[in-house]
Amino acid sequence: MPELPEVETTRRGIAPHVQDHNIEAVRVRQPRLRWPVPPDLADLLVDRRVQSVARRGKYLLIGFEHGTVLVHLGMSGSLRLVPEALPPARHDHLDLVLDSGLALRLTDPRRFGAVLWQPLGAVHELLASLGPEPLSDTFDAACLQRACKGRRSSIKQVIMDSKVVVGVGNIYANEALFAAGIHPKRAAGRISPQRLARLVDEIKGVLARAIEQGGTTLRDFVGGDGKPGYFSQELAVYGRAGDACVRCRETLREIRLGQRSTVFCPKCQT
DNA sequence: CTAAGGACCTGTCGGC
DNA sequence: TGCCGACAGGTCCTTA
Repeated sequence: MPELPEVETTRRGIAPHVQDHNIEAVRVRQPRLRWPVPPDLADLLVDRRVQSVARRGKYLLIGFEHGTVLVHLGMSGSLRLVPEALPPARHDHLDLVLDSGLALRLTDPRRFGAVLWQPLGAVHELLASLGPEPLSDTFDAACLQRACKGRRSSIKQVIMDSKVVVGVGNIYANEALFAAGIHPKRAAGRISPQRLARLVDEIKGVLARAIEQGGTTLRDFVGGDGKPGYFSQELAVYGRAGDACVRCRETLREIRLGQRSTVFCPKCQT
């Protein structure tokens, strides 16, 4: 998926076209996403006005007066604004038709994404136990130190755990660990507080820079306005196994951690 | 509680 | 050219 920067880029792209607009129709072509699309979604949304477009972790939150639509893009999802009458392609599963003649269209080949409804006053279970936002002040050195204390699993798996901090996916976990000089496999509980503090800074830095550049384009990702991101040009390790380390020219190595591809510099990361 | 592995689904790529 | 396995941005759920 889209990692957090991609989701934020999407949010910024779609917000001006969606906020303060009325939903005229909801067209669900494929309700079988990761969880079924609520069958009554049209009843809930038609003739209602979008009040806000926010984000929590990798969830997009489309706010109405009586509740919130949660959209997760899974591994391969994207949202775009299209002319309402544009014929849907194979994996275009859902449209929110707006009063402007545009439709917010969800495309998701792998269908790991989700569209859910959260009534006003309720907190959806999926959001209930999420950790802090990585770019907020709540996510600081003390916070990561607490999360790592006593944990034997690798630091990479800990920072990718959404209960610890949200929005750090595989690409940015690799990049942040490289930037911080920490070996991805190192046991989280055996890293000094100073190095964890550094890691917090690097996570924030990598994510902030990626958002500035509109995310990382891999394969089919496009932001809400259809423009690709450019952060892929800045990736130091992800997708570069076998290449030379940008810092010391050592050959970058690839291993598997939790079934995810993990690339690091054996010399710079310890 | 933690940790590890499977599950969901489709598309693409490399190797034979 | 065609087929087959491995792998891809996520993360919940089950099992140990």
